[in-house]
Amino acid sequence: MAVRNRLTGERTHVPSAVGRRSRVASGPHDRHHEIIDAALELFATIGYSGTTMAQIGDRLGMRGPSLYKHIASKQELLVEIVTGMMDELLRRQRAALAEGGDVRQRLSSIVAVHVQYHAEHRYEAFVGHREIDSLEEPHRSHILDLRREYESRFRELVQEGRGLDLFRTSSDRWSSYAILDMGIGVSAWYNPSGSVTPDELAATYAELALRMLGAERGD
Amino acid sequence: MAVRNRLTGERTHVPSAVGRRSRVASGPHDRHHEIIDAALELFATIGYSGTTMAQIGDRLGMRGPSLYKHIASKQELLVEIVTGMMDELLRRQRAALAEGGDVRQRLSSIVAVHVQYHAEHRYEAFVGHREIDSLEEPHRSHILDLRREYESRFRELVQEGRGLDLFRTSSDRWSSYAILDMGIGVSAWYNPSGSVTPDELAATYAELALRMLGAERGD
DNA sequence: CCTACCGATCGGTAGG
DNA sequence: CCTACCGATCGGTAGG
Repeated sequence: MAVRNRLTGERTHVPSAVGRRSRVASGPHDRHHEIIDAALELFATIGYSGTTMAQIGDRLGMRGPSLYKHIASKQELLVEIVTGMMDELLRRQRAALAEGGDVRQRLSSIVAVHVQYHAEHRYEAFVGHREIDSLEEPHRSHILDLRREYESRFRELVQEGRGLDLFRTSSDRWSSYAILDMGIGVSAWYNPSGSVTPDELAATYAELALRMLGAERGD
Repeated sequence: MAVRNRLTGERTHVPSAVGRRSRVASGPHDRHHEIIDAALELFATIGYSGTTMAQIGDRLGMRGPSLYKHIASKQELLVEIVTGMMDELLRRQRAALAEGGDVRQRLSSIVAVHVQYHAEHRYEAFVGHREIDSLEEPHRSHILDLRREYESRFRELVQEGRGLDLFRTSSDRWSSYAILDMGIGVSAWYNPSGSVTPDELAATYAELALRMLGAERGD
């Protein structure tokens, strides 16, 4: 699908994760997953309320009403995308923290995981951040709770590092917001056809974050 | 109007820039400006396509169709908001660069101006970044051109500083994107009722940016 | 998987 | 500034 790079304005053709309109040689279709995938790209490029069921169906070679044999509602698609994104982010963050190390290493790890996800899954991340207010209750409140939990880890580690005199920064709060937001921004401009891989970018950003906090690499 | 802080989930009451529904003691209304102001808050909180003309009218105590005595279309409202935002950002950036100084001072200045605007005018900034794809041509292309110009200044200064060995960073590109995005993020969480002023936050972020680039304060 | 169609909503116009 | 209303579009249902 054609997507525009935020900074260059260039349009890039990005293949879908699943074969589109390939009714043959695909075995038993996971229609539900295909629908989610098509909806994801449309939500990311033209927004949730800007996307019609007919457009989603068109991606799979069917009419809008036919989608309802596989899904319950348009809202369900958004809920699955956003909860899937937050669950995966939290899962990766917990795994990173479980590896231990000193506070610089742990902070570096959760920054890297944060950035890597936002590059690898830029559509999920973009939609997950942008369309939260399109979620109906109680889903919206649930996601906001999960996000607060996710974001608090950054601030906690900055505070911990400052308590140990390993970081020198004027404010735990603003610097943790800055680190979070620069990672979120990646989902708006990352180009998978470009020369940098998600894990290279993750390493670069982890270094930028540590330097911003006034720490050198923790190893 | 009730707005939600991205990180805390708290709702804050924010007075509009112009007196709402105050038909008396307001002198000759600038209806056009009042409509823009009401539309801005609605676009920021529920999105451009999620906002109806009836809702905008309701903010001013009138019906949707009555708005068309003062404006041409809903699209016109968005165009004015977004072009006004980009023009002001570029104006402030040029003024900052015109003050001169070494590359550290100039970079610090454009970061401060960037962050200050995104805190002071968080709604304009938020809408300006989020709703670009809601703009019809040729407005969208025009805004993208202006944004490219605005963003290129950051990268140019990072390159210049690195050429002079004043900055040490692995990539001009990623670090300038990081600086830009952490400033843009401010518009999503800044709370004018909070304890930090836009210019304090601007100074803090300028320091974070310089430290991220491996430079100490340039003065 | 389809067509036909519903109820609701929207931006905008007509004509005061 | 209003009401009445238009043409179009939308998510979703009925009934094959």
